[in-house]
Amino acid sequence: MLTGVLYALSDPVRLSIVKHLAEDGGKACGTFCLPVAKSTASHHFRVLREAGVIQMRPEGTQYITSLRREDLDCRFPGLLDSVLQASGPI
Amino acid sequence: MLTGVLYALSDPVRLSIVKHLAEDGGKACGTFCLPVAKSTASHHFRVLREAGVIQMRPEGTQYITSLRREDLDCRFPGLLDSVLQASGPI
DNA sequence: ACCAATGTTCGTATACTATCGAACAATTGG
DNA sequence: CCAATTGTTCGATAGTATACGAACATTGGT
Repeated sequence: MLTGVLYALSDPVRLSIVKHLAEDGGKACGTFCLPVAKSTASHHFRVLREAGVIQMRPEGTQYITSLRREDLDCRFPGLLDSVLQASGPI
Repeated sequence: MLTGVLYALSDPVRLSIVKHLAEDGGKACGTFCLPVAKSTASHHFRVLREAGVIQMRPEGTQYITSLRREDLDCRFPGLLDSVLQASGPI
């Protein structure tokens, strides 16, 4: 759902996650240096995942997180790019 | 703020308002046939206005509402267009 | 087997959002 | 001046979001 994606991207913490992923590709959850507790971070990752913005695959004790760029570009062409461009550098 | 715009657009009622405005240009608040009470509609118009998505100018007893397309396209190039395209027809 | 590392889940507290109806303000028209 | 129209504001309420710490599960290494 479009509104779900927009909502997921409307939180500063989650937008920061997406920006880092757009820059760096796949990363483990713990490598984001987020200004919240890890339980809160886990919540934000879930919101992004359930909105279809990211995917997470387990690898050892950690989860490698990555953007679902192709899916997003297919469902909502240009949206992610414009958001990333508008959000500026990290 | 980008997150403010994304948040404003993440509500179905508000997105519907924006879609109608993109289609029809300036309209009075009462002409949107929204599925909420007018006090609630007024709240949604305010959220959109404060996020910089729309502008409202008084004209008689009503407010003519319109998209701030140029401002948005300048601040967040491509964003509104991709959202409108992704949101489909009214 | 045990311990450390990584996230998730749970319970909870706080804050914000969407919603409504009622009351109010401003303007237009009779 | 009075009434109708249009939208805002206020107060209340129910639901949802964000945040945290504590406890738990899973995996990998010692």
